[in-house]
Parts: sequence; C-alpha cells; structure tokens
Amino acid sequence: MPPFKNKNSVSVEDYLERVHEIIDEKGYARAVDIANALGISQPSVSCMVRKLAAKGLLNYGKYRGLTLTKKGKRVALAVHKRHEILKRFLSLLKVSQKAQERDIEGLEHHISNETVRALAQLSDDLEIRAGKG
Amino acid sequence: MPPFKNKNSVSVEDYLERVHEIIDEKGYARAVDIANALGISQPSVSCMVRKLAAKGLLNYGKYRGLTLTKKGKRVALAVHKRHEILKRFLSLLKVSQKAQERDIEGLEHHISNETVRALAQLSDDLEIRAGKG
DNA sequence: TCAATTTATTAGTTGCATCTAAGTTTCAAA
DNA sequence: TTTGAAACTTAGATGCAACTAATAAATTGA
Repeated sequence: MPPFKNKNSVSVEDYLERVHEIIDEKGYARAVDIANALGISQPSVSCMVRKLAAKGLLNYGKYRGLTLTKKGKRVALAVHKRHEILKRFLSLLKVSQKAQERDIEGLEHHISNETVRALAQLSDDLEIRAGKG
Repeated sequence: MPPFKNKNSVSVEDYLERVHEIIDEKGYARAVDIANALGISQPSVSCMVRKLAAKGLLNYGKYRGLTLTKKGKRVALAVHKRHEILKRFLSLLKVSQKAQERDIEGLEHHISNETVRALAQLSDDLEIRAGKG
C-alpha cells in the first residue's frame, strides 16, 4: 500500500458491508480480514472500528472480535440489498464485469432510496420484456 | 457555512463544471461566483484554482479572472454531458426533482463511461417505448 | 509451558479540502 | 484622484481517514 494515495475514503457503509460479509463467510470477523477486504491497513481498521462502535453500529472490545449490533446489521443489509439491485441492473445493461464493480463501489453510497427503488422496478420490467422478446 | 462539516469533497470535475456554467452564463468567472455556486468559501476556491491551473485545466493569474484551457473545456463538457444523460435517465424513471439533484451530484463523478453510454442507450429505448405505448 | 508468530493497538504523521481571520489588490463612485 | 467596498490571497488551523513504526496482547506449535 503506497502511502497517502488518498483514494475515495472508505465509508462507514463499506465497513459494515464487509464486516457482514466476512461474518457470513467465516462466522467471525477480525480486523485483519477487514483490512484485507478493504485494502487498507490494520491501524485504520482499528481506528474506524472504535468510531463505528461509538455510533452503536458494532460491538467491540479491545483485542476481542467484532460483531454487528442490531442497528449495524440493519444498515449492512440495506447496503447489501442496494448493492445487489445495482448489480442486477448493470448486468441487464450488459456493462462489463470490471466496470460494474468499479461503478457499484463508487455509486452505492451516493444514491437515494427512491432511485434504487426505481431501478429495481425497471430491472423487473426489463427482465419481463427480455423474456417476452 | 458551519466549520469543518466535511461533506463530500468537491471534486475537480465539479469545479470545472461550474466554472464552465458560469462562463457560459456571464461571459466570465470570478472566484466569488464559484464559491457561491459550490457553497464553499473563497479561500477554498483560491486554493483549488491554483491546483487546477497546475494541472493545466485553467488559466489563472493572481487577482485576475479565470478561463478554462482547451483541456479544461474538454473535461467540463464531458462532465456536463454525463450530467445531462443522468438527468434524462432519472427523469424517465420519474425520480423526484430533489432526489435527482442529490443523486446526480453524488453519482456523476463515480460512474464509468461505459455505464453512462449504456444509460443513454437505455433512455433512448425507454423513450421510444413510451412513445409507442 | 513458553517462545515465536500472528493479530491488534497506540502514537504520531501526512495529504486533502475545508475553514476563519487578516492582509492585498482592484475598481467604481464621489 | 482618492477612497471605500468588493474581490482575492495568504497564513494558519481543523477534521478526516489514511499511513508507518513501535508496542502489546493473543494464539499456536514445539
């Protein structure tokens, strides 16, 4: 990891999404896993985790594992759902895998629920039409 | 402007887009106009403008007006076009004006050309279908 | 059991875009 | 032509999320 690259900062939602995924996969989440999943350093995770805990999004004790709180889970699931909707939509548009991933990463934290809902509806329509045509 | 609100940082593209709009409207752009258009302070503009000049995106001399370079214009036009495509698409989806504005603000700098092209194409299709139906 | 490895935290720094306060320059009106 | 307001810049600071280096805790295998 080159120092000070100042990419788009990894948002709260990203943290929660990944923590949730990791727990889903392995049953527990360690800081090192999150760091790898997000491509950032462990100290950054340590720091962010304290902040998320302060916001009541996850349970955390020094040198112990992480779990999502009910609130954290709710947020993580919402983000995940949004992610899936965007993925489905971009797939229907035949956007390449690579662009999809990059776009979703960028978009998913900057899009209103209203628009997400509209995209889900549109995806349904497109699929039906594709089926008919 | 409350201090240190740390909203999403205003990107290079945003600056260029606004500078271009302002020049289009008034024939020239002042730092104070950009500051107002972006909702940030004049010193921030002053600072950013130097950086954009260093990148060859605009012509700038202390205490003098701003103009876009050829390169700057190219970028500004590209951003503008992207903006229009997103606006058209969200309008077709019947997303509310308010959500549209907020979404576009957030999305337009995080979306690939590939996806933008696909959205333009889809908008054409939707319009044709709407016309027929 | 305990040394070595892995994982996590702390301490201190950086770059970025922003801010306020204070000093300059420009410009228009008296 | 002078002067005061408006516009611009500089100086110095902040919050944020990232980083490295160094330290501390936990785990694991001999």
